[in-house]
Amino acid sequence: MTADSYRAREPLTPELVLDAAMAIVETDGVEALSMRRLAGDLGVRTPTVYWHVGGRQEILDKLIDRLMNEFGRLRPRGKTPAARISSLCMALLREVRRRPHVIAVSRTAGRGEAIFTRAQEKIAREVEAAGLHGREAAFALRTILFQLGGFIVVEFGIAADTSLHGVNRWQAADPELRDELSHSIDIDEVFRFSLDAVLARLLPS
Amino acid sequence: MTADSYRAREPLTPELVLDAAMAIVETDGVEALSMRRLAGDLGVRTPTVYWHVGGRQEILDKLIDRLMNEFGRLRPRGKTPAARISSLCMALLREVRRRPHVIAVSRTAGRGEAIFTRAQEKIAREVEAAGLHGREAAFALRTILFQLGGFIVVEFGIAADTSLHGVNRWQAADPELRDELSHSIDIDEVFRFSLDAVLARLLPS
DNA sequence: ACCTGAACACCGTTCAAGT
DNA sequence: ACCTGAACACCGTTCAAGT
Repeated sequence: MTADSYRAREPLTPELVLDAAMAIVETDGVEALSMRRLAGDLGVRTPTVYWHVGGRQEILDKLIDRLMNEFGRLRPRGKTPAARISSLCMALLREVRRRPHVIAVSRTAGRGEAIFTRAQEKIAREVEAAGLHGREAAFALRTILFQLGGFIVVEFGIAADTSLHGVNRWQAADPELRDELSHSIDIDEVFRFSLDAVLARLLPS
Repeated sequence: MTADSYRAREPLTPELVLDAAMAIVETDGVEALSMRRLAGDLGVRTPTVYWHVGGRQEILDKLIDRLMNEFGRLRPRGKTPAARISSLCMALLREVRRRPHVIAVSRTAGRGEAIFTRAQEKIAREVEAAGLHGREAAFALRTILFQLGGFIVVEFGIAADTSLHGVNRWQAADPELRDELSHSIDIDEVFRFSLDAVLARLLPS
């Protein structure tokens, strides 16, 4: 009834497999998602997982599709298009911080852009509302997405390391600068500053 | 004399091991760098590699140290600090493009910031030459590094995908915008524009 | 000092075979 | 339709043993 109840229960579904996969990723990270571990958590052998959803790559792809949709509920706030774009970016940033494993998953799956697919369209609408069209609008949209994507990826891939926080490996000319660099910094301030500077130049006042 | 000459030659050195590792990474990518493949290329068995340099992680770390130094020869050009910073960033970008495997290696090794360790100090000098000190200088340096790092990582991790080039997954409100987005774009233009906008706000005129 | 054989504990994936 | 056993071809790493 305990261990043997595996065989007695309902057949697996792709949804159950993906639930288990997501649970592994959330608790132990993408690197812990192996076919044997996943099958084990489901009380089944690896070929069964292949039968229901497919290999590791397919599972990662479907996890991303799931995660992507959770980033779809963002709504812009503010009066000016710049403010609304800014709010969209900050909201996306907050969402990514709440679910840091999303980035690891999308990188492993080779779909680093997945996070943006939902935001893209909404930002495009704001860019057009600001009065940009055609090539100008495309350029603005791209610049904003590079800004957002770059910031997220750097924050999660590099900022965790020592070198942007502590600069112990080189001596700054100015001891005062050196001292400031050893403190940690308000990362959001850097992002907001950059985004503002870029938006001010992109959008007509 | 042919196959058996392996045993007849000089003992291995860490340098030779790293040369072979670098060759694998350059031709077939980081994912092709396995201990067995590396040992095989050297005509030796895996424990020998461990004896000379260590495990995979150690090898990757030492490869990064090597690559890092190749990014040290950059010299700033231009009259104003802004121009000199801009030239440093563009030079670094060119270097990374010439050696795209550097990014893959530094990511695999979990040292995404490695590319910047050399540029950091030089940019700091320019920031101070522009008249910034203490906290202001630290903020400017960080903002510039985020800009540079983000751009590089996005270009290599995301721009290769379809979604920033082709936007086939959603319909833009404006068909003209949609058309523009399906064209590929001058990526450098996006970077230069963003960097200029940020520098203009960071540095005193 | 330098190198090997052999093993341990893992991977992703496939396929014939069972019910 | 759904699941297993068993295998294939890989991994990184360790360790006793050889010369």
